[in-house]
Amino acid sequence: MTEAALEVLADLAPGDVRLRFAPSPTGSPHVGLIRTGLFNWAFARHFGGTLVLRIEDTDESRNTSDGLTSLLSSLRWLGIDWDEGPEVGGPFAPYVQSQRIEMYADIAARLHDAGYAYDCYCSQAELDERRQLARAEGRTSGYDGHCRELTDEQVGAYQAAGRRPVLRFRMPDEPITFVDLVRGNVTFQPEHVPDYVLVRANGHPLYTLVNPVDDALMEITHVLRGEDLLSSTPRQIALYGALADLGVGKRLPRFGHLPTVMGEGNRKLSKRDKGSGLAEYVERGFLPEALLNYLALLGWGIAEDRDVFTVEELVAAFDVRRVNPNPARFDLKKCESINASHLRMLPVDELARRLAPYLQLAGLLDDPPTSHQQALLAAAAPLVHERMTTLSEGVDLLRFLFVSEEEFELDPDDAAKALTDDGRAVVSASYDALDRIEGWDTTAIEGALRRALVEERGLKPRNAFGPVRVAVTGRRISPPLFESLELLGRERSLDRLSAAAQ
RNA sequence: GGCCCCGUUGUGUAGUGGCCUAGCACGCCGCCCUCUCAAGGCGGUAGCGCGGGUUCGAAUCCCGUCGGGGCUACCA
Repeated sequence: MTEAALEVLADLAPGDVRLRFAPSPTGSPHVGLIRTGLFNWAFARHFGGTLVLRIEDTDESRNTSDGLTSLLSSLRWLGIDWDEGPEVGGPFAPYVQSQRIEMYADIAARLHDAGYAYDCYCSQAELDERRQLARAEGRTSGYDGHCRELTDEQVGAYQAAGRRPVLRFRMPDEPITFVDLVRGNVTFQPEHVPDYVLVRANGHPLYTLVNPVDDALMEITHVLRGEDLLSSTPRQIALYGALADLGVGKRLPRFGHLPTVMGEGNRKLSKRDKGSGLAEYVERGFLPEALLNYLALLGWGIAEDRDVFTVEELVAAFDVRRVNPNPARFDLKKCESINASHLRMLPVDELARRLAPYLQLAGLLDDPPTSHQQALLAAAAPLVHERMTTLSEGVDLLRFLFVSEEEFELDPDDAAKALTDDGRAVVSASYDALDRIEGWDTTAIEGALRRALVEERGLKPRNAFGPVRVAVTGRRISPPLFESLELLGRERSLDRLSAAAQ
């Protein structure tokens, strides 16, 4: 155990560490959200602690019915697992906030009765007006404490007027300082953290209540979340104090605010930015471990001279205190490069296994594959191993091998460029040369083509094989030609050559 | 407006007073290799926001300033 780890742990035993990942079920997650989930996961796994998955769905308007399913399957795809939460249960169930409404109502009532929170009858219009005034005078523009000490007559008057109150938390009148795990000491003065709403007038609890309450109830020890939540931390700490008085919660969690993931320009990465949604990565055939690797690089690094690492290495080395507080810009190019590196790290048989579902999706492989397809894939995988950055590119490279002859077609653009009159003559000569050879292996094929095209026709190697490549693979970019021909087989190769020579 | 956070090449970072004429990776450019595309090898490009201090010496410490972001909701 390093000194740094002990500092982070405070007086906890490593295994007692409890973290949570608390997304809203809005569907396929955003990479910024995943980065947050990843850091919490890595932290928990590093210490052998517990990761809680909690679903924050108290804002009905932005949750979709299948959002939860999609979210959970995304996490599973990534390999981010949880010890307590939906589908696995746990001692603090339920883990979906919409199923915990009575608990919040109970705690809200107790907060109110104990004087930690009060009814506020201010109307939206009154609030707006006073806020504008405060702003004009250079004061904090939050709530001004108007309803803090209402008399019975005042309350009666408001109620008679038909007003329904919100429940507002009474902030203590003293500075709040905390040690942020990534930023160090942060202090807020009381006049800058106004009383805030816990429960809406319609009785619905807000994030401001529900999030700290669940953290307390679920005995969370460390909260790692986005920087955008930094300024709400003093409010939560104050609420935690009140909760502790009520006997809810054992200890104040330690907080760490992760740098914002930036998109184009000076904005936070949003759904509109390309590369922001996980679904895209799944479709394009990124490796989950590569995506996790890249996302970890957004604010963290394993070593100064290395940026490709496995998930196991990430877990072993992860240290929140080494997280950089600077906002990090999401760079798809770098992400692709990391993915390509991971692809190359895969043993070829594993590469073939990962490629299979993508080939099946493209209709090129049976499910399950025939033994012939299996063998073909095993033989072809080494040819594309170093030629792709994503698995879907592998599909494009291998299509010519798996496609049926009826469905095989030439890329129109590539055909127009390569199969000119001269090009067709080259294809025709290739046909003749290959038709005559005895065996059908890479060496024989290469020998025959070099003799026919380079030696006899005097073509430069660079130019000689282009038309043949297009005729046989349908594209100007392909795996190595001679190996491709061998795998395609004599009959199919010659058929394609003769078709293209016409 | 107020408060809080942040500021090293295009991007992500290393750097915690001398090892920094600032390292690494991605990108970009060029060359080599080469049946295409990659991969690989070699080389190049570009940075400490600015201004003052402190010090023999500052990317590193202090002050100021500028810039960016977040919050300032009956969103989260």
